[in-house]
Amino acid sequence: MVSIEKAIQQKEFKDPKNKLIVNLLYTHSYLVTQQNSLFKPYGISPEQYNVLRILKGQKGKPITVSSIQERMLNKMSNASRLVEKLKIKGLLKREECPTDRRQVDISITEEGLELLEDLQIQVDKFNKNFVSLSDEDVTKLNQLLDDLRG
Amino acid sequence: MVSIEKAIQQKEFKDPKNKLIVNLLYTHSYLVTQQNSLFKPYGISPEQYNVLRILKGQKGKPITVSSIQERMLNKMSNASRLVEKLKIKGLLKREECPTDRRQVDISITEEGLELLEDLQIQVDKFNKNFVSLSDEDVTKLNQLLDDLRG
DNA sequence: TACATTTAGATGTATATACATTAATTACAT
DNA sequence: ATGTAATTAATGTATATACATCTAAATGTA
Repeated sequence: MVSIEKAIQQKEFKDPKNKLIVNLLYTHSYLVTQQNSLFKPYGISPEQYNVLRILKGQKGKPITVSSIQERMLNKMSNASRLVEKLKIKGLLKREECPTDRRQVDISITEEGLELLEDLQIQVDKFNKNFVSLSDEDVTKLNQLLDDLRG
Repeated sequence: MVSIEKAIQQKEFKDPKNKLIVNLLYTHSYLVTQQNSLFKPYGISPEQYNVLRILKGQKGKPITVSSIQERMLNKMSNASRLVEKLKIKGLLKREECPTDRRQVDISITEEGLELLEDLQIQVDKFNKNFVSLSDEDVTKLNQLLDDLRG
C-alpha cells in the first residue's frame, strides 16, 4: 500500500482532519485516473457515461437538460454541452418539448443503449475490483462519507 | 443530511460497492465546490495552492517542475502550466538550473509567502469546519480510504 | 567523437468544470 | 393586455486534466 505521505512526499499532516481532506482529493484522483482508462476504449468520458445512465434510467421517458443536470454527480457539470457531445455521437436525441418551447426533450437512442449494454458490465466489474474491502468495511465507509457531508 | 440517493434522484444502488464509487465521486464534488468558494477571493485555484504549499515546504530550497508534479495530489496535473500562471501573478520565480539547463529551479516569492500566510489560516479553518466528525471517525475514515487504495 | 536514447519542460488539442451572460420563452402581477 | 420577472438552454471565457508531441539538453555507448 502506498501511503499518502509517501505518494506526495509529505512527512506528516497538521492533524487528522487536514489529512482527511487530502486523502479525499488523492483517493478521488486515484479512482478517476483508473476510470478514464476504462472508458477510453468506448469513446466516451465518465461524465458522458453519467448522462447516458440517467437517460437509460428514464426507461424511454424523455428528460430535460436541467433535470439531467440536477441528477448528475457533479452538480457543476454542464449538461447542455455533454448532451451536445453525445448527440454528435448519435447516442441520444434531442427534441423540442411540445408543452414548453424553452425546454428540450432528451432521450437515449438504440445506439446509446447498445453501448451501455457492454460498458455497464465493464463498469460493474471495475467497481467490484476497485473496491476490495470487506462488505462490512464498504458499509462503514459509505456511512462515514455520508456522515461527512451530514 | 442529504443522502446520495436523494441528491442524484436514484432509488437504490446495485450494491454497496457501486454506491461507494458514486459516494466518492459525489463527496469529492461536494468538497471541491466549497473549496473553490474559499480560494476564489485569493485569486488562485486549489491546484495552484497545492503548488505554493509544495514550494513553501521547500523552505527556500528550489525545486524542479517535475518534482513539483510528483508531489501534487493529482499526478495528472500539468505543473508546467500551473507554474506559469503563478509566475505571472508574481507568486513564484523561475530560474535556469545551473547544473542542468533542461531543468528550471522554482521557488516561492515573498509575495507568495504573504498570500499563503493568510490563506493557510483560512484553509485550516475550512478543513476543521468541513470535517465535523469525531476524532475516532476521522481516523477510521482515513484508514478505510487508505485501505481502499491498498 | 558521433550517434542514439533518455530526460525536462513546454506546448497542442480534447474534455470538463466554474461561473457569468445572453436569448428565447413562459409566468406573473398590475 | 402589457410590462416585468423568472426560467431554460446555450454560449463565452478561464482554469484544469488527459494525453500526445516537440525541442533542447544531457547521457550513454560504440
